[in-house]
Amino acid sequence: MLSEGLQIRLGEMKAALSDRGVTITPRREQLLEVLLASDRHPSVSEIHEGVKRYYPGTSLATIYNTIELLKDTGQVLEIEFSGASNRYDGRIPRSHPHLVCEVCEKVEDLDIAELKDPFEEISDSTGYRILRRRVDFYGVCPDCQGEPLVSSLTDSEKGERG
Amino acid sequence: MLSEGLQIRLGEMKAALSDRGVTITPRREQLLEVLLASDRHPSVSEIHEGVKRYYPGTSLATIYNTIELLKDTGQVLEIEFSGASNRYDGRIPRSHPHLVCEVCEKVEDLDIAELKDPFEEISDSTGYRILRRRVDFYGVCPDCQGEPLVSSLTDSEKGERG
DNA sequence: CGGGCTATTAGAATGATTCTAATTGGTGTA
DNA sequence: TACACCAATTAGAATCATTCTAATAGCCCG
Repeated sequence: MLSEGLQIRLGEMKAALSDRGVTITPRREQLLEVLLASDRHPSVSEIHEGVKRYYPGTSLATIYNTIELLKDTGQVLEIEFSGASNRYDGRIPRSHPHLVCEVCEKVEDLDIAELKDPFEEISDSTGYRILRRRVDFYGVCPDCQGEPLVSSLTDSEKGERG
Repeated sequence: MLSEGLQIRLGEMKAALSDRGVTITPRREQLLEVLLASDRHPSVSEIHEGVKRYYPGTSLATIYNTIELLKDTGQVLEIEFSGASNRYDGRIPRSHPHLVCEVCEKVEDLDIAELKDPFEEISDSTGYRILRRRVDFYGVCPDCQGEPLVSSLTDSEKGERG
C-alpha cells in the first residue's frame, strides 16, 4: 500500500542495509514498511505495534536493534526528546526542520525551502567538523489551540507540582 | 566571583522568581550562581555537585525542583538529549544555536548573528502558534578530531553491538 | 547431519527524571 | 515562648525509555 515514491524509498533503505551486509529479514522488511507508511514520525513503540500486527511475537529489542542499524547506515532520522520517546523519520532521513505540537505531540515536517546551509561557514569559523544539525520549532498546532498549555506556573498549580 | 554582567543576570533571575512568589533560599541562590558561573551548559548532576560544595546535604530533588521553577519563569534554556542528561543555559535563556561535540559532549554557544526570525512566517503558513525553536549543530570539536567517532558501523563492531 | 553465524527473544540492568510522603525551617501571631 | 501555617527540602521509591545479557531459534553452507 506504499505509494510509488515510498516504494522507491523502501528499495533505497533495503539496498543501503544490504550493502553493509545486513540481512533483510521478513520482520525487518515489515518494520521498514511500517516506518514509511506512517506520516507521524512514529516512536519505537508505535513501530513495534505496527510490526506486531504481522509478527505478533516480535520483541521490542528487535525494533531497537533495527532502528540502530538504520541510524548507522544513515537511513533514518532520529528526533530526540528527553522526557518522551524519540521519533523517527524514514522518509526524509537527512536533517530538516520540524514542527512539534506541545499539546498533542504531533511532529510534522516543516515544508519550507531548506534554510541556507551554514555547514561550511560554521566549520570554517569554529573548527568543528559539522555532522548534522537539528532545527525544530515547538508550538501549538491549530487543532490544539483550544487546549490549555500544560506547563505554566499558576498559583493553584504551584502547590501540586511538588 | 561572577562578572558584572553575570551579576546583573543573577539579579534578573532572582527578580523573575520573586515576582512569581518563589522564595530565594540560600540553596536556590547558590544554585543560580553555580549555573551562571559555568560556561559549559551544565547538567543537573553537575549543578548538584556545585551546590553540594556549599550545602553538602542538598538533594538532587531540590536541583530538579528549582530548575523546574526556572523553566516555568523562562529563566533557563533546557537543551534536551535523549540518551544523556539535559543541559542548561542560564546565561542566555532564549533559544539560540549551539554546537555539540559528539565525542566529548561539550555544548558551546554558536556565536553567529541570530538566524532571521521565521516565527511570523511559519505561524502564518502553518497555523501553529510558535513558542520556541531548537537550532543545534552536532559535530566534532577541534580537540576531539583525533578521536574515532563512536557510532560507525564496521564489520568488527557489528557483532559486539548486540 | 553438523558448524557457524546472525536474528531474535525475555527479562534484567541502567540512568535520567518524577513522584511521594515525611520532615524541616522560617515567619507571623498570641 | 509556644503555636500554627506553609513552603522548602529530603530520602527513597516509582517510572519509563533505552540498552544490555545470555540464551534460543533459524538459516545457509559444507
